[in-house]
Amino acid sequence: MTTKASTSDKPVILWFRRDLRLADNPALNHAAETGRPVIPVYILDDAGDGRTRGGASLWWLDKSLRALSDGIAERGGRLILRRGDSEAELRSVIDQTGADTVFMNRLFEPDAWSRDAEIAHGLKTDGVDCKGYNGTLMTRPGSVLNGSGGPYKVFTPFLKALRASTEAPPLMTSVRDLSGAPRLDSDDIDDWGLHPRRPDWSGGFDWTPGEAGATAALTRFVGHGLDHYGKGRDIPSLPATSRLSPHLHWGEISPWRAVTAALAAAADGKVPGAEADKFVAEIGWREFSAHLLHHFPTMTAKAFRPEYDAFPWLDDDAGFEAWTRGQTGYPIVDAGMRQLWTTGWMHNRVRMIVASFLIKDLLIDWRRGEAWFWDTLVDADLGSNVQNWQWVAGSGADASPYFRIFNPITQGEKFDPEGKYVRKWVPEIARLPDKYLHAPWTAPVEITRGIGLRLGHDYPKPIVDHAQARDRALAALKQVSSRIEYPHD
DNA sequence: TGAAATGTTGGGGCG
DNA sequence: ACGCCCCAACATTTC
Repeated sequence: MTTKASTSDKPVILWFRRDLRLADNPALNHAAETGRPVIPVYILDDAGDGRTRGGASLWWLDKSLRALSDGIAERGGRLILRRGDSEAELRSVIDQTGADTVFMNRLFEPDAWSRDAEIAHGLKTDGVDCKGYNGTLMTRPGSVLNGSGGPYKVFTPFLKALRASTEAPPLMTSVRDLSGAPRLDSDDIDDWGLHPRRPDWSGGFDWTPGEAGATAALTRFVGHGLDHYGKGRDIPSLPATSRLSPHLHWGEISPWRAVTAALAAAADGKVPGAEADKFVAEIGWREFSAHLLHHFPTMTAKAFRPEYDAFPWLDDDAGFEAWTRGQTGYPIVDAGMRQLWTTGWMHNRVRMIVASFLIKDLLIDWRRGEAWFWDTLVDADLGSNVQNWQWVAGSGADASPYFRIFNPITQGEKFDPEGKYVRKWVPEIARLPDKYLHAPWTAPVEITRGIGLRLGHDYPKPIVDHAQARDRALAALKQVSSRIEYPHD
């Protein structure tokens, strides 16, 4: 017989993963309910998360851990920081403290999941229990299945099933007291060097990582943005999107809290129900991505539709570099890529435009774009990133068909008609009249001369002709997709 | 969560 | 008054 938890005075470990919050945290609450000392631990382990994190993610992690550490200190505790192999560091903490239980909110990426299972198995043989919870997704991946017991491959029925199968878990009260844990060694976060140096490219990162920042972002969004989310979220110059993605990725807030807040605002008549539903659907895409990754773990590296892996992508280093630097000559593309580099984030509408441009205008492998986003996005999330890139490429589940090619000029005219977004991020063409802003090369020389703009010098001429690129992509992608039937949507 | 080509319709100018 | 043409606006089809 094992000793009942309530009769033991051994401490328990709270192993923080991507659940960097103290409120509404299932693992933390269950750890606290034991009534035993709680040792909060964060382990920086490149191998344990499924994929080595990118630079922008590490920037965020640095700030979020500091916020978490402060919150724990306010509750009389101390966040223990370790760097290295997760299992070895957990064992070290266990050896030093006699802890017999590890509470954690699970990571659901397949590699991380199986690694965690190995760790739990290894600790179990030494009499240490691992207790896993879900603090980061509305539903555990694999739990929403279609009538045949298989995974949904189309978003709309998935969302319907998701909404029907689950309801919000009750909001957990914030743990007030984290004192009483035994003292033990911790790294100093300053020594981890997560903040970039030489150069520090993060000067334009206008974010407040951490739980308080996440809550503030949600409050801001529900008050301003959600009321016209359906249309506003497509206008990159408007603050109509939630900007919750990095907070959600690091678990500074749970998706249920965001969904519940939006639905409550609708129930109170503060926003139209249709607008709140649109937002819930976007959270639903995040869930769909996690579920797809769970069922199809190879999609991180391989096309979901395998015929796409035979596609002869172009090895265009110059084109790729122009894309990453925001020097393609297409203002809406360049604006997006510069916003990404400067702030660690890009508006969703523009993500679709720049991804379409890389894949379909330049015919560059979606994996190269995915890798760039992974390194530069503060919200980089394995499931969402891979799923969305495959969506644009046409190689994914429920993906955009191969012939859906964004026109960077008309997209700019449609969604940035007054050019506010482009002028902010591509200031060298800011003085062009609206009429020519999204296609500067069409401006008469009197105009460009009048504003002192020399195309090809101050701002590049387009690196490809979109009309030609479109024809080229259609011809090439038609080959690979020739045997695919696309359902009506 | 497209775009472009093609088809259709209807108003207005004009002989 | 009528037919014809032009063309914008909208709808449908195709990639």
